[in-house]
Amino acid sequence: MPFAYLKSLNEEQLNAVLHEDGPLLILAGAGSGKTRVITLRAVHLIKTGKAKPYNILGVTFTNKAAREMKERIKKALEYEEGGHMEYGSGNGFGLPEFSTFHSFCLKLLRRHADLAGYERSFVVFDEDDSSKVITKIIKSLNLNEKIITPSKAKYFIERNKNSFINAEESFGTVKAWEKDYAVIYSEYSKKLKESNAMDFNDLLFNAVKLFQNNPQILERYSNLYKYIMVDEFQDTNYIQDKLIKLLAGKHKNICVVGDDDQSIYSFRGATIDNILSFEKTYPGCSVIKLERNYRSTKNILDAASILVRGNKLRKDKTLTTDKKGGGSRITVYQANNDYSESYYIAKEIRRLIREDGYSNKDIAILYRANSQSRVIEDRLVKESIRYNIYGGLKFYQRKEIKDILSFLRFALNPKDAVSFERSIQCVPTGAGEKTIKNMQDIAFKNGADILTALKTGLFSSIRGLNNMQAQTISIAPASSPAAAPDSSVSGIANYFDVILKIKSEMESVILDKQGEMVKTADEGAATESGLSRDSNSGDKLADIINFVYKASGYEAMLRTGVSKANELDRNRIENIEELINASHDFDDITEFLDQSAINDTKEEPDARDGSDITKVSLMTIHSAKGLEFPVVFIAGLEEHLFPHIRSLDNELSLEEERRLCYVGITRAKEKLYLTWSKRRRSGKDYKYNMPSRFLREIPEELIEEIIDNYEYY
DNA sequence: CCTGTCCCTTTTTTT
DNA sequence: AAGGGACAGG
Repeated sequence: MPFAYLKSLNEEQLNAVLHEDGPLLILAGAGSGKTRVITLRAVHLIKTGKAKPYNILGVTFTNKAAREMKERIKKALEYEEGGHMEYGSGNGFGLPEFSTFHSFCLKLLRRHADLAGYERSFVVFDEDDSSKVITKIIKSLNLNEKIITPSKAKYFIERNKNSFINAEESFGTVKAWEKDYAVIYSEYSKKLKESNAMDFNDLLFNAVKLFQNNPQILERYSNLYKYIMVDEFQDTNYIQDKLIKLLAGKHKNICVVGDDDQSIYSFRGATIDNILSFEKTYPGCSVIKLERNYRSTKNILDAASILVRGNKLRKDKTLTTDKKGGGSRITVYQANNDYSESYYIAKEIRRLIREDGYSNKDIAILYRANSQSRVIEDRLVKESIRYNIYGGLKFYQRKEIKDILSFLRFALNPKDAVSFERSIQCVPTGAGEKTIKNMQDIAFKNGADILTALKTGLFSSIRGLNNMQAQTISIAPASSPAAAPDSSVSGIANYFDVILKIKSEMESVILDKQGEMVKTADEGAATESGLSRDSNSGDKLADIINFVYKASGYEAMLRTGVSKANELDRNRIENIEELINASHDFDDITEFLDQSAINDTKEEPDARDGSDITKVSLMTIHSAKGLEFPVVFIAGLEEHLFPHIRSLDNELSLEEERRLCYVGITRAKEKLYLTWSKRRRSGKDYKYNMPSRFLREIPEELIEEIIDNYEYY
């Protein structure tokens, strides 16, 4: 066989990799090597000359998965080249596009913002931004806030957008008692449009709309992406499926990989129907089942299989393993309280490293809810076990980071009301709710955005702006101490001065960029990431951020806090310094802000410290999907936590919890620990819990139980 | 009209 | 814990 990488595959995997044209459905059980199949299929298409790298589009759910796939493809191509770097030389030219649905759509919409009906400087609102808008709308509509909550409204909007139903259409489909939500949806859409902003769901929605309204654009992209692969297909929702159908409609070279047992995102609108109807959508499609598990020991696999068999709504299937012997039993540990549980986990990790030869990176601690991490973290710190926490409050969601970035966002897109309000209020400027409203009203009446209104003197009646004069503060390099705000200038005047200053700085950088883009933007995504590397804009972005930090008075504000021995402010200072650091890696401001909205930067801290000290991984089971570890702890196996209390009222969500547990268990290769605690602190007091039903569903003979009566705190 | 402070609720999972 | 609401002070 001419291609060495094919040798390591079993028959089914090989069939999948060798599949060329036409639709292909791969039903891949946990640990059956689907990532290898996807990546090698891409490699094979390239090596056989069926496709150029840029003809392949891979869609995944997390940035982490996308990164990993790209990395693997790069390695495989390099390996095949015998060390030559024709592919994957780091500039993106030689590698297929692998991205999440959201980042793919965002790139697409940036390129065709005008056709999508947005200005090219549009921003992406994250959950937090959206919530703010929704809360305000509910207030302004004088709705009963006890009944109509922002989270319900958000859910309504999301549900509709995921079903490709816009605000007007939603009036037609709502039930009578949901009428208010449709009104909110409508106001919300208006508000976002006025802000030249899209939320996460809009990214999908507008991409689909773009393709539907512009057949020539769709044509172009389906010609470009001749081969499309979708990972975790069981977790796609209606609109994601629709996007893929549009792109693949012409050539039908669509390969999807999924496992109904690992469907854990129905709360986000994911529907298993997409897998079930795949064969109907693409008659005569090939179906390949991967049922051999290469990951886990027999004990672990049996526990998982038997557990998930408790679900009624599933296609029956059996995962088999060739592993000899059962492996060690699954440890079920019962603690008196959550501190004891963490104590045990930390102690056991130390033992695993000391006696069993594992290292930190081999070990993961998984849990149902992010709130569980705190107690565990505290214990790991005390035991000096290095760890990396994934998910939870992400770096770019932190208040101080969002505060600083809101200056850049507003300066680039002066229609962005959320960033305007945020930036002007995060430091005491003397402008409060009334003043802001006042400015917005003036601007609105004159059909101008805030900055235009400011520049044309419309704000002369605003206190603090009546005698605003040109300032002389300038943007100094990040390394030198930039000017703090001049106390003789009003807070609000200083604020606008900072905004205008960074606006002109940023625009000059972006203009340079667009000049480059015109040269290269011909046909195709091949040029996509290739053009931004060698720019001479250098550390401009870091300088700008540093300038905002200093000149807005944000730093001064935090440092006063620190003098009061405020640990939180100290952390915030560190985080902003880290932000400035991270910004050195970017010279495209839009790209930087885009990734701050939709990319997790989970991986970054580790990569940057450059050391080879490895760390234990902490994350929710949701974020662990697609990963594997030699040793896995799943903490908090209690009724009301896992399965979660909010899933107990209906069979569907209970089954999803069980699948989630299945996903958690199948992350483990060699050793699995399931821990639970009789008492768990929740807020001020303790809650008493029963062991999770999932523990009972695992056969006793696979388990070794430890009951610990010690109380640690 | 803005800002600081005290007290109150809330915390499933994610791009 | 930490963000939001209520209230007092400036």
